Amino acid sequence: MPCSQRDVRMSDERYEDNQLYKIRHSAAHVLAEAMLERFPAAKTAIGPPIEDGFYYDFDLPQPISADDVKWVERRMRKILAGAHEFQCREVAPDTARELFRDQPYKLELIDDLLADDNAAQLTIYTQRGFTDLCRGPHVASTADIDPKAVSISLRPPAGAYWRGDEKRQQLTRIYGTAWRTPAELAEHRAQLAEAAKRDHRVLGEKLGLFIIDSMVGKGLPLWLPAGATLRDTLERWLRDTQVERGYLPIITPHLGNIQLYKTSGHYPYYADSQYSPIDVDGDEFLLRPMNCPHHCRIYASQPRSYRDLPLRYAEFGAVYRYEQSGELRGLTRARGFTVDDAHLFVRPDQLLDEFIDVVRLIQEVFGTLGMTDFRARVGTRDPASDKYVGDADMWEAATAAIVRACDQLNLAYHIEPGEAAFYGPKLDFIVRDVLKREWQLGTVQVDYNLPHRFDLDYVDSDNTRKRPVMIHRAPFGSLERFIGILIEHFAGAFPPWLAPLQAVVIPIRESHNDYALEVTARLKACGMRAHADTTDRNMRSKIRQRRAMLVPWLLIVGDRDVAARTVSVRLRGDEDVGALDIEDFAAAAQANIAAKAMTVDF
RNA sequence: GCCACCAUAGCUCAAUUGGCAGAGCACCUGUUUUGUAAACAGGUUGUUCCGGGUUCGAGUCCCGGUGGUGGCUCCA
Repeated sequence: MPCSQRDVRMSDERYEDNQLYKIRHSAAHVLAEAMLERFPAAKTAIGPPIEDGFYYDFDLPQPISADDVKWVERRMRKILAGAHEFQCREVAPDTARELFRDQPYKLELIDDLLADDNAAQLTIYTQRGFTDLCRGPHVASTADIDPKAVSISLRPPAGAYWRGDEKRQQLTRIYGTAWRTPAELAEHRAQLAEAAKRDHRVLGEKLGLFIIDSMVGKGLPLWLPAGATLRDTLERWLRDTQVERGYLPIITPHLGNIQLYKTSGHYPYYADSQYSPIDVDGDEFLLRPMNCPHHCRIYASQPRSYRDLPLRYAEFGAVYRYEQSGELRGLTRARGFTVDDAHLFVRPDQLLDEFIDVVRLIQEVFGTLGMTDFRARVGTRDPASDKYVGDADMWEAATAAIVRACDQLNLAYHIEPGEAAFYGPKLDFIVRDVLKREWQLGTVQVDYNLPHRFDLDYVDSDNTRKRPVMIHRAPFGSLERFIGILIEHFAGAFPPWLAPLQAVVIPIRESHNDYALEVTARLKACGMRAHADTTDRNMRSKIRQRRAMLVPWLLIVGDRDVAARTVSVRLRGDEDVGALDIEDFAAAAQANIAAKAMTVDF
């Protein structure tokens, strides 16, 4: 297997073999033990280790209170302070059923395990008086866990469905975290605090970027001037970059006749995420959940020659999808959002080159923004399944094109069979944010299905009609989600080229207002987003306020600056650069912006 | 949608066992004209999320709704 096909995550020690995994898994058992002391009638479900801790699901006789959590946490610490061995035992199914006769969830698990593995033996682990059905592994004894490195009060109790099925029993999930040392726990706490400070919903309000208004509706962000400026800057950048690469702009409406979606197959199969049809003079229209059908109709609007291809249609297309209200979250999960969409209609022989160019574009986008912590996932079809459309040769060719493209680009990726869309294989870019959550952003999908459903064709050199292949791609994924993540990525301190306001000129006295306006006009003339703060407040309070708004350059002007035609430059990082000639500053700032520099300098 | 928690001025928050709704910031007016993280004084600001109930009396207790937060499921 070529090196690039290795799953990058597999290069690390397997989590299951890790001491931390055993600590967390064992802590989950101790949690269950303490919970059963507090709630003897509780039924236990499952309690696995997760990325930064563990959880355990319980079916409780009554709601759990904050006091209960405190009690259980103290009890856990007390148990962990002792040296209680984790004893593993293999038991026959009947013995297991007898042991867990009062635990219906465990009995269900036993039946499923036996059905899946056909195993005659099950393993159980016992510490002190508590026994759990478990595959292990565990630490040898509770002495291996530092009670001061364990906490369950960091995250509030939450609801979770048994086996993730919303039709089944809702359980109470207690989250915990456990580390090797108290110092690691403290570091984890600090990271959570830092993540909370960066929350894009909080920064979005503080920086005046966007609001979500209850009268307008949940999940429908309103972009304020500063946020709209940021978004417009990103859009212009991507639009220009795309035009350089031969993309063609198109603009299509947010509604479409339901026939469009019946033809594409999105209706009724995507009905769960669509809004109800709108009656227009007896015809049904949908608020569009995706842009592809509109784009297909533009392709179909005239005869196409092989010479016309590839055709790359790009649009920042607003779409609307129904999301359950509990799932909405600021900009990262909205009901109305804008996809930086494009659909490339290509000949089969152009697929590889076009795919490579798309991936290069996405790499350029992420690289420019300094978002380097990402991985790529190739979703291929599950050969055992018949849910896919298109013949095997097409899939083979498309998958090979994606893999070849990744190899040629030296892109670290891993392959996940069964992750393809039903209409073709895809490549997703998954970015990690400061919370260490992974977000699927950019996506590239190869599609043989829509060209077929819309009966798209072109006349080839041999004068026969051929079917084009479609590439769907969106480097940002959606502008809303992407900007939400950017806000957290930069903690609101955007690089100057993205900053809604790049420079604020602060006059020391009212008599310097005219000069401040003159400096501002000079900066605006070279395309900068500059503002003169001539309000009737003193200089220090203006500095304080603009500093809080994370403005990259503060330009203080007083008598000395008026006389020497300079500005006294203070950088966002609080560095006082001193007086610079206006022209020198303007040239340096322009160069910083043109280079899309990640840092504020002069 | 479901489970839990929360909702007081534009913002951050206070208000003892149920007993006159407050502070800081912001905003307005006046004074001040300041060289790098909050000048001074005065003033305005409330359907305590909405609707009902209990009570002599509800921000506080109860019921219902709305909105938010953390999860579950899903996802750009």
